[in-house]
Amino acid sequence: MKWRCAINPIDISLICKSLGDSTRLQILQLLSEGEKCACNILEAFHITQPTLSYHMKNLAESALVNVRKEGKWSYYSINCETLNAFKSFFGELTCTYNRGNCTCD
Amino acid sequence: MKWRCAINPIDISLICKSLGDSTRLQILQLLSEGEKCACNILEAFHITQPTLSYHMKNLAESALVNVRKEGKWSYYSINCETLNAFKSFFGELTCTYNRGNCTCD
DNA sequence: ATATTACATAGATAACCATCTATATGAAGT
DNA sequence: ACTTCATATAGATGGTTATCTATGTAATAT
Repeated sequence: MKWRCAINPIDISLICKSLGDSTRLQILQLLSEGEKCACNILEAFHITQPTLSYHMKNLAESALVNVRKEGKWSYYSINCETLNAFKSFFGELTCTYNRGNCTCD
Repeated sequence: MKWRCAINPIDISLICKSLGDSTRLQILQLLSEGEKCACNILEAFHITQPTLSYHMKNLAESALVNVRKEGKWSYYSINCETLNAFKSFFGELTCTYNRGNCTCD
């Protein structure tokens, strides 16, 4: 299935900025296994709980992850729509080999 | 063709950081048309020449673009290998729907 | 009611980033 | 040689970011 790219470069760059931190990228990679609660994510990294909270807020704000609250736990999962839009944006980016000629002067 | 992901999250996050600036992402989008010289790229944005130089250096350092010097001109193009590695990394990221159960306490 | 557990917020800080102006470098043209 | 043009570098600056400690909040358990 071919996706139509409904998302603009500004939005995509916001997602990239979010994933430009290696901790957040690795969190996303972890969530690729499925939904996880915050304290289980925390165990996988050498950061404090407030720092994780900060990162999860960032990921949620860039719509990369969904949050589900249940009692005292917060569950996080990848937002498929955003991930797919992100993939489709780059799917449309290709490297072409034509030689450019400079029109300066 | 399925790609084997030979690149780690740290490298990918460096690429993301580079594309986390909307100017740089749009430059990449422009280069998707093919190779361009610096001064032609400059015309497409409302930034000064030193700022463009800074961005191109950043993109080159994260191996997202190739540089080719010819006389007084610098030609830039997308680095296919990096772009493909980047795509393949996210290709392996999927959103799964299983409910996590929290193992804290 | 009190304690515990999970998570969020506030405030501080040091490092980093995008941008500018001014200047340097280096190639090509006269 | 001198000028012009394309690009790079230096230095300054204001804004942003990732991280911490300390504290708050809200749910559950005793």
